[in-house]
Amino acid sequence: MQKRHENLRNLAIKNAQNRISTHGLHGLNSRFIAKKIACSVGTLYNLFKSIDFLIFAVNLKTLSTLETLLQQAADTSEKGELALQAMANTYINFARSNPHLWLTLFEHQFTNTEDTPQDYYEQRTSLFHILESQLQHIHPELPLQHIAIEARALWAGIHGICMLNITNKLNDDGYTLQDIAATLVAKFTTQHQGGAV
Amino acid sequence: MQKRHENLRNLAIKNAQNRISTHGLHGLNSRFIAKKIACSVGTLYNLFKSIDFLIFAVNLKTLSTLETLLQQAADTSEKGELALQAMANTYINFARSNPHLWLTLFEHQFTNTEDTPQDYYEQRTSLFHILESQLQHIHPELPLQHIAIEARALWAGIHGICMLNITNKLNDDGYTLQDIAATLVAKFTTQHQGGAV
DNA sequence: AACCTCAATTGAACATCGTTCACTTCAAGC
DNA sequence: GCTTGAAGTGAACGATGTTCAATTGAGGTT
Repeated sequence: MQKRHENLRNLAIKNAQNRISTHGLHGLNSRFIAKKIACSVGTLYNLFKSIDFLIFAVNLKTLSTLETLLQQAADTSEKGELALQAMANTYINFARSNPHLWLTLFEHQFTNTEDTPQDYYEQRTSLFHILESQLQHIHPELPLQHIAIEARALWAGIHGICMLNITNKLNDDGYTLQDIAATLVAKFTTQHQGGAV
Repeated sequence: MQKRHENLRNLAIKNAQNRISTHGLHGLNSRFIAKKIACSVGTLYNLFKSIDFLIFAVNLKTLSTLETLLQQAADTSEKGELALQAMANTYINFARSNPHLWLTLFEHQFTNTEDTPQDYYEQRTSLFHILESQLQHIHPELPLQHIAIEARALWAGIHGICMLNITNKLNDDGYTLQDIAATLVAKFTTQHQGGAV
C-alpha cells in the first residue's frame, strides 16, 4: 500500500531526527532505525536508497524549521537592524539548542554530489532572501547585487560564529556568542563612510 | 628504539595527511596507513591511541602551516586593512587549495572531548592574536576587550564564508568568495559612526 | 655461545557498520 | 483454491576500528 510506505518513511525520518538530536550523526545507523520502526533493514533500504538519503531528509526538515523560526523572528521585530539582530539570535539559539541537528546540516556530505536533490539548494537560497529583504530596508540606496553579497557575507559570519562555537573552537575564552554576533550585525547595519568591493 | 618509534609516527602522519588530502577524511583508515608505513595495525595503535589521535596530529600540522602562511601574509603587507585583506585571501586560498585538509579541521570531533590536547586550543588562539594585532592598528582607540571580540567576529566571518563555499552550500550563484570576503573585511576596517555591543 | 627477559610487533579475531539479494510472504485478481 | 508480482525479510558480504594472545628479537647475563 502507498500509505504504509509513506507512514513508515515519515516514522523513519522522525526517529532518525530524534537519534541524531540525542547522539549525533555517528549515533545513527540503519539497524537502529529499522528496529525503531519495526521493520527490517531491507525495507529501510526500500524507503531510502541509502542512509545518506535518510540523513538528507532529516536535514531538509531541519532547514525548514530553521526557516520558519527566522521568518518569525523577522516578522515580529521592527524591520531592519532589530530584525537582523533577532534573526541572528534565533539562528544562534537554534544551533545551541540543537547542536547535533545543526551540525549534521554541514557534517553530512553526499558521496556523490550529483545526488544532492535540488530542493536542498532552493531551501537555502530562500534563507538569503529573508536576509536580503532586511538589508535592503536598511540600505535602500545600494544596488541589489551589492545587497546580495552583503547578505551572504553576513549569513556566513553568523554561521561561522556558530560553527566555531559549537565545535568548541571559539568559546574557550570569556566572549559570549551574542556579543560577537551583535558586533558582526552592527557592522552591517550602521552607516559607513565608503566601503569596498 | 625511541628513534624508530618517532620516525614511524611521523611517517604515519605524513601518509595520513596525504591520504586525507586526496581522498578526504573518509578515505583514511588504519589498515591503509599501516600498509603504507609497512607495519601492522597493532603497531599503529602503539603509535596512536586511536585513529582520532592520528587525525588530530594531521590537524595540528595543518593549523601550524596555516598560521605560518597567515603570519607571512600579515608581514608582507602594509599593516592594517591591507594586511587583513591579505590574510583573508590567504585563508581562503588555503581552504580552496586544500579543501579536505581544511575540512578535516572541523569535521573531526573527538569522541571524548576531554581527550582534546591542550596544544590544539593554544594553536588556535595564536591565530586570533595575529588578527587582533592588525585590528588594533586600525582602531587604536578601541579597548582591547572590544578588539578581541571584533577579531573573533571577523575570523568567524571569514571562516563561515569558506565553510559555506567549500561544502558547496553558498557558491551555487555567481558571487565569488573574494568579493564576499572583501565586503566582510571592509566592514571591519572602514570607520563607523557608532557601533553596538 | 647459550640463555633469559621483556618490550615491541604481529595479525587473527571481534564487534559494528552500510549494503545487497535470494528467499519468503501475502494481498489482490482470476 | 490458484497464480502472480510486489513488498518484506534477514543472513551474508566486505570494510571498518580496535583488541590481545602469541610471536619475535634485541640486549643483558651467565
